[in-house]
Parts: sequence; C-alpha cells; structure tokens
Amino acid sequence: MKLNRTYYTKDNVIEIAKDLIGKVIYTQKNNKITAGIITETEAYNGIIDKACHAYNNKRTKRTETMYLEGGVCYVYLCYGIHHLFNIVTSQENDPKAVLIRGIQPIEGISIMLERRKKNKFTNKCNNGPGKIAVSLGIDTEFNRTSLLSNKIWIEDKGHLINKSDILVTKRVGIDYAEEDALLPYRFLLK
DNA sequence: AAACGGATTGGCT
DNA sequence: GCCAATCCGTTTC
Repeated sequence: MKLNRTYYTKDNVIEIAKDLIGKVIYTQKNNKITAGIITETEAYNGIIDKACHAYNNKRTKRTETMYLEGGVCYVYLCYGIHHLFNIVTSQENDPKAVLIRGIQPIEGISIMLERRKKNKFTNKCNNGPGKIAVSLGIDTEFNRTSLLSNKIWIEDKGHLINKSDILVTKRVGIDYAEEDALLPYRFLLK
C-alpha cells in the first residue's frame, strides 16, 4: 500500500531514513512505470546538521523545498550534472530530508536500462544517487512534487527487513561538515 | 552580471 | 582505492 501523509510528517528523519530501507519507490513518466526496492538512504537532519543544505536555517530558493511539509520530493543538481533525489520529511518549516542512494530494480527494468544506456544491470548499476535518478527518470521537474501523486510514490510491499541486515555508517561525500560528518546517518542493506 | 563549488561518477592504478 | 573531470544552478556582488 502507498505510504500516506503521516508517514512523512514525523519529525525523526533518522528513523524514517532507516524505515525506508525495503520500501518500494515508484515513478510514472510518459506512461512508463518503474520501481525499485530502496536499499540505501541517508538522513539530513535540518538546521542543526552541518551537512544539510538548510544548516543554520539557510533559506534560499533552492533550500525552500525542504521547508515544505513532509511528503514531497527535493531534487537538485549536483556537480552541474547529477540529479539527486531526496524525500522531504517532518512538518512545514522543519527542513529535514532523506537522500535515496540505492535501489534494486523490480519493475520496468528494460525502461531503466534504456535510460541508463546499458544492456544489462551489473552490481555497480544500482549504487549511487545520480544513477538512481536516471533509472527512475527523476529530474528537476520532480522538485516539489508530492509523493502522494501519481508521478512518484512509495509503497510498503511487505519486504521484511531484518534489522541486523542493515548496515549503519557515516554519510558519503560530506567531509566539509566537520564533526557532523561522523554521524551514523547512512543506512544500507548488507 | 559573474563567480562559486559541489549529498558524484567512472576510469585508472 | 584514489583522483580529477565537469558544468550549470545558485548565490552573491
């Protein structure tokens, strides 16, 4: 079943990031549906988190998306090339988000391969936030799009995840965040 | 109007 | 595992 509004408006973004492991992300674009089991996430814990774009309550045109009520997409361009896909959580004006870093494709696989310009999936095809966005057809058009819409949504398909199968580490690529770079906010299936 | 800099990736060792 | 190419939206002047 599709996750509802109250799933996203809870204020503990770390718990949500962990709970999203094993859920299924769907997109529908040009009448093509693609989906994958979420296998890797990272939490960005709002204005007190030095790795978060909204650290120190920095409100700009870009970060404004994170200030919306939980349950919308936050998509931004990284390195001028890669679209990174986040899920906004918590209440309005509490800018927290979960970065989706890995999926295991389960539906529309041939469409994903076509988008990635690959003939077949290898292990390395499903890792990395930039690749995920390409596979799912996510670009800046999805910024601010509701996860209760028919363009993108998340379902609980009952994939049971054993807690002991979830690895917890520090986040990737945020060494500039000083002491917050060490926080155990990254979750991935072993 | 211009500088900035990055929540990466892929190729090479 | 390490390194550097890359380039445009965001931010600031």
